[in-house]
Amino acid sequence: MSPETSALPGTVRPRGRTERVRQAVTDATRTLLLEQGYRELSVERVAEVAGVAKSTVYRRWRDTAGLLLELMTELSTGEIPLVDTGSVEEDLLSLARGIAHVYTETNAGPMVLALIAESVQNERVADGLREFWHHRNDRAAESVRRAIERGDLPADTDPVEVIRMLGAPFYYRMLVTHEPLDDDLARRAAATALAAARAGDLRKR
Amino acid sequence: MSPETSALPGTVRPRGRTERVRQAVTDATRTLLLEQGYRELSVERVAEVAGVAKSTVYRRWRDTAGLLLELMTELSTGEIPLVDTGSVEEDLLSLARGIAHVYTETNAGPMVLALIAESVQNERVADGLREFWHHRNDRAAESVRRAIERGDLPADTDPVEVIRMLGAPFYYRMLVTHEPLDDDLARRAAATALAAARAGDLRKR
DNA sequence: CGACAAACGAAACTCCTATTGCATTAGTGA
DNA sequence: TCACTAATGCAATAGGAGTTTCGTTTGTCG
Repeated sequence: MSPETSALPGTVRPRGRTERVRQAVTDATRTLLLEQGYRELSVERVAEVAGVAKSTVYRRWRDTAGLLLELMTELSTGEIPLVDTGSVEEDLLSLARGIAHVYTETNAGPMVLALIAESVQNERVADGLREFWHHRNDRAAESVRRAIERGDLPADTDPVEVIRMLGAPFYYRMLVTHEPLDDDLARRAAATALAAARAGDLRKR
Repeated sequence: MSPETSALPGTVRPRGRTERVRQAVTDATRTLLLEQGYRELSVERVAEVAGVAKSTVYRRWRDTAGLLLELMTELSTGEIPLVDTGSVEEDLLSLARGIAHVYTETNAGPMVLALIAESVQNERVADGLREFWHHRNDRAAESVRRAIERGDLPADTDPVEVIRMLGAPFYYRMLVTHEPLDDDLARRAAATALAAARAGDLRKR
């Protein structure tokens, strides 16, 4: 029998030229996405800007969705700073402002929008995103867990659910109403999630 | 001088064959969207299924975004039922359950997802959607306005903002985490928006 | 009923996307 | 340093999306 599936390109010799190509392609993807927008993103353009044969890009990333997934690594590194002020109220407000900041002042906005739009059509991207959010929200939930331990919130509060409630309004604005993310929203989102948690509406089920 | 812009096809003779074509095309669009998904939606396929020349579809709808916009009319008619129970709590819970229902049990789910994904890339669709949500949320805010009049909520509460806070978690799940919309979510979303309003966190700015 | 033109249908054509086969380059281990 | 082959580059190809032209059908009005 012949080997069922040969190793994916870029996995056997991950250094040297292979790595240079990877860098050039991700750089080109990011550049095009930010300058031209998601709509103009195509494998051909990326290959052209990267100075790489398009067949190479097709082989290693398959399509634009694969290119976007590669960019998620960057999003993971550029995390939103998590603080520990000793007060849930301030922790959550800081988090909300961090979210507003990262989506308005950094490259994350267009990238995340493109990824979400793609995830509607593409299961691979949807899975990748789900995992990404889960990790991120779980880390952010730490401040809620501390608050519960301090007795500032009901003992059976679901920490991650609080974070999700806090985050939801941002994505609502970005995707549904296409409104700007201002500090007003950050304060409302943080206050809303906190009010719900305090009222006992975000308990574990 | 020649006429700046001639009337769009389908506007001068809106009856007879023109109307039959419109019906066939919207039917085909809906069918393809629901059966094959947004990814498989193309002008060519729609024209084929509708039994219409593709040049006709391109002329009148321009692209798939135009086809999707046509479907928004259907969404407007299939409104979420608004109740008046005399209690904000019950009104909002009923609304939240209505949202969960319409997106899980009807055709609205795939349609709205496709529209939102498209709106990321397409200004026309984004504008159409924004108007659509504004109208919908404004109508739903009626129950909040009644609650304010009764003195059940702070006088300067922003009624529409309450509705938006209530709706946000649904779109968060559909678009960001791709989780199902269950009754648990409906209860949490309604309770969260209400708790925030009562706490005075959703006042007009 | 008859004339006018709106709207549609059919087909050719261009452009872009995606796939494939083969030659070439360059990591990698002996 | 040399042999091996992973990975890339190049070019040809196929297929779909979008545009344009022109002839035909058919609402609409007098």
